[in-house]
Amino acid sequence: MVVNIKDVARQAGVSIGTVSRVLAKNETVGPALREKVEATIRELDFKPNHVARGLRRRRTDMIGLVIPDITNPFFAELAKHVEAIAFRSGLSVLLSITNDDPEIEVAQIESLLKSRPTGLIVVPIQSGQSQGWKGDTSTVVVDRRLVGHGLLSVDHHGGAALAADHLIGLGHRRIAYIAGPADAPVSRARRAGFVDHLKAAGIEPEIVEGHFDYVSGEALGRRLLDRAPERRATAIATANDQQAIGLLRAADDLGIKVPDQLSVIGFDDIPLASLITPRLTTIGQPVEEIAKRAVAAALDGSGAAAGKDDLLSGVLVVRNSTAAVGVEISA
Amino acid sequence: MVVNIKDVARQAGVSIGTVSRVLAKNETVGPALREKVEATIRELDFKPNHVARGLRRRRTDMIGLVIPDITNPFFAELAKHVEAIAFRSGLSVLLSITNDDPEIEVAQIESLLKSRPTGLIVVPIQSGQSQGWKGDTSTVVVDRRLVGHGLLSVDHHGGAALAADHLIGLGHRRIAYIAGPADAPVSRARRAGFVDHLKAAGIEPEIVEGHFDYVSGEALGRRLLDRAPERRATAIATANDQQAIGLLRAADDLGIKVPDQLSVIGFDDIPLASLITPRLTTIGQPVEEIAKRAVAAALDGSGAAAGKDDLLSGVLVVRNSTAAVGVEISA
DNA sequence: ATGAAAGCGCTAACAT
DNA sequence: ATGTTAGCGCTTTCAT
Repeated sequence: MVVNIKDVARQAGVSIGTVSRVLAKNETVGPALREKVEATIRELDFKPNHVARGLRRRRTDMIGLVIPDITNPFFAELAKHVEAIAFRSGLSVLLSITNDDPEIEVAQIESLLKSRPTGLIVVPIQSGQSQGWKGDTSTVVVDRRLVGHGLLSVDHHGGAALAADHLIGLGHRRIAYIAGPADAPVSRARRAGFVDHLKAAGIEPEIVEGHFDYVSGEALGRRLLDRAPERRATAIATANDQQAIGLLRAADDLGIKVPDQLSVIGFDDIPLASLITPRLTTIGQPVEEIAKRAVAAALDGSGAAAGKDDLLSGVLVVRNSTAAVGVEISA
Repeated sequence: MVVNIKDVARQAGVSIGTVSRVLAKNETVGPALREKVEATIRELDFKPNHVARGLRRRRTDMIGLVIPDITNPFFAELAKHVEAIAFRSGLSVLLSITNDDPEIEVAQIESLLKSRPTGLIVVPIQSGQSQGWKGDTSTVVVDRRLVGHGLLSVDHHGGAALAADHLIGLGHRRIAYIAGPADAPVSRARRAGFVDHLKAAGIEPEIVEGHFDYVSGEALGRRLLDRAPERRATAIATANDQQAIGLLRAADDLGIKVPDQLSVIGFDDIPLASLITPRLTTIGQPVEEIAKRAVAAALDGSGAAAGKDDLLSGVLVVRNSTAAVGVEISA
């Protein structure tokens, strides 16, 4: 039998109201009673029922986290920080994975809402019309734009421009770009940031499009690279690090040396980026800061949850997968 | 204002009991009323409050998932499948990350229990004494042993023996092993499976110990490899794929060719294993099957949740990071 | 087959 | 400062 607040009250010889106040910590309970109650709680090993509390307070101490793919290291990192911060704030995390399926996304969010979470952190798949979810669950949209909502995210456009700058600065002129799925706003933002910057410098990149994963990067990379050296790009940027890693694999399979014959730059700076061979040049995201702001906004409805955009700068991390174009000639 | 079951009842001209029965789907409600109620539900966009339902039923439609590290691809994969299966069963997933900290683990589980989940899936850090959690939350322990519980897991011991067999069969005799943290049961099981098998073949491996991550694999790899060729192992097995990938990196830094001069075999078969260079030979885990059984056991208290062990076989996946020892000589 | 009513375990308003 | 009490929104007997 699970003990409840009534058992504690009876055992301690106080009213359940007093026990509740001790639980809430902030109320005015005399020191004597407080200690008595606390002792009884320990003695009976009483665990407050959050479900009952949630019903009464009309919201639970949970935040819903909706992400497309937990096996994507960037989202895993985000989830990790969100969970840690939430836990420290006494919140639980309800995890939903949409698997990049818009219908599942809608169903998942509807399902989450039934548990009356305090807040929702969602990385949406599509920028489609905002679901009209309940006013008392503040929603903060992260990483990808959802119309009608503020966006908390790294500055995809600016970050991609950083990548373009880096490549141009290295002397590359034949440049290709592996984009993410066209229906994802994040793909469009990164692509636009990269391509616009290149065009401004008079360079017209070859663009291919795929998913945000290793496999896609490898396949697309092969398509871009499997041709005569003078007809292929000397530098390729990708929409995320996983594509870049797949691309590295394709290059290796084709005997193309990185960075001597090909420069590669990714986006995200996942942990693996610094560990593969060659270490990947990429655009780093301030994930922990994003997580921190996301939880805060989900809790109090401020920031991005209040409709304001909150864009953080990405940072160029130069490693060994990019080099000046001249190296090719000297090789 | 959020609509509740009372609003629906009033609007449909029935009792709340009838609405509840329609919601439960399985009750005996006349077709006429049923349709009327369903229409009203749609009309008012009624979303049943799971918190109230949970209070009344004394448990919620949630399962708690407790894992050490979501950025570990194996756990990410596990979480992904658990979430997908749970969602299909109408359950939500409460995610807890223990970050390999025993104190956090205990606190997380206590916290989860306050939400009265139907079941708990936990990948424990330490084999320490079983927490006496509530009888009405069935707990299934996955991947790592917790005394007093059944274990649902790949057969770590047998899988590691497979790896040892593979290396021996390739003719290797100077073999090293990078183990996981000694306090993790999974480390001990894999290590024992590998080492015992080797000893039975008269081979005494050199063993080093570290964490289950890239960084540790790289550092330990360097320690093992940074010596004269005739004094170092011709094959190294690791306790997981991430260590193996770190090891590959160390080998590459030292100019040691894999698999020509060194064979490397991992454990887990994470997605990345088939994408790095060289593609990693490893022991594959039936993650999805584990997830399926974990959710089933968490729901009905059967299988591993009933105290029975449920060990699934791992499978040797041969790729390009292992080769016969003779190759070295011919090189 | 349907309605009425009693809680589930808590919080918060209202008394004292 | 502490006790009493009315619900939160459902599910589930128990009547009818």
